[in-house]
Amino acid sequence: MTWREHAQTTLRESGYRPGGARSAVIEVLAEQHCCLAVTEIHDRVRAVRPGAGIASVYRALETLHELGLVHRLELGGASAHYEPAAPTGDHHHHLVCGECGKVEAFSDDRLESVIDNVSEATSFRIEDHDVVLRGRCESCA
Amino acid sequence: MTWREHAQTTLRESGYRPGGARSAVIEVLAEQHCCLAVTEIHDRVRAVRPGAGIASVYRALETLHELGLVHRLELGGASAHYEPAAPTGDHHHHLVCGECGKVEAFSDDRLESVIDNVSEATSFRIEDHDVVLRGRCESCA
DNA sequence: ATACGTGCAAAGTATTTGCAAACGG
DNA sequence: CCGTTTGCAAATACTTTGCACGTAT
Repeated sequence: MTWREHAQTTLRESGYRPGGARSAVIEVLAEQHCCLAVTEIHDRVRAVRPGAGIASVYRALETLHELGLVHRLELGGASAHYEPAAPTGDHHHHLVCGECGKVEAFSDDRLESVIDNVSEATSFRIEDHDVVLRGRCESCA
Repeated sequence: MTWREHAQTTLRESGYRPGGARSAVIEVLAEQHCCLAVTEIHDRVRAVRPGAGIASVYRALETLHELGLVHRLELGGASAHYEPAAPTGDHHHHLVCGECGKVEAFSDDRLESVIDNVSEATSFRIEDHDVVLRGRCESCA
């Protein structure tokens, strides 16, 4: 099952009705393997649905986040970033260039296993985690 | 050498002049082992220097960040958080409660060593990193 | 018919910027 | 004196909210 289908199914089962703006947000995210800023999502949504408002994009993302269908990333730039939260193991983290803002994905099994260990050792009940590596990308270095 | 002294020295050597607002920001951060939101810093600064403006706090933090004297944290709440960047090895990361917003520090040597490995394997020149574990704290769980 | 979803505009926050006055060297 | 720092207020940028209207059930 694709993420798009998984998202639509989960929404329906949670009592949400299909709506044009939210579906467009899902389409945009489904085609994206890594994260997008809210304004980028809005731009792409409008390419398909010209009148779509930014508020609907924010509301759709909030709903998807509450259902655990997207990850919200605070990368330090002006606006938040979102990406699909794959039910299947497509878990990854991010490299961010402090100069040009470029974002790249990476993943590492040892990193995940250490984080799982650490998570269990805390007094918190950990549900999620983010790792952000900051520096200069190849072109900016 | 304390962080406060280190910060003041670095500022002087970089050509900055001592000023009341920035010094107050340094004092506030120096007494703090973990991170503070900008508004919290502003409140504490005003306790010492009643007329201090929020803009001066933002400008001081920006300067300190450029010089690498503070870490800036995007924890997902409304405003950014800052903490002193210890020259001595007081490196740590954060647990954040999604319900009450509580922030707690933790550190783990294996985590650092895995991150160092990963950092070297990328095409970026990595200078810094953040790890944020999200979940519920003991009282909220 | 009823309730949810959407678009627009307005409101709310966080952060940055312009400028004149205060301050330190 | 002269350039930096500061406080205030205005400007920006991002995000949320209120409301009337469209749409699905």
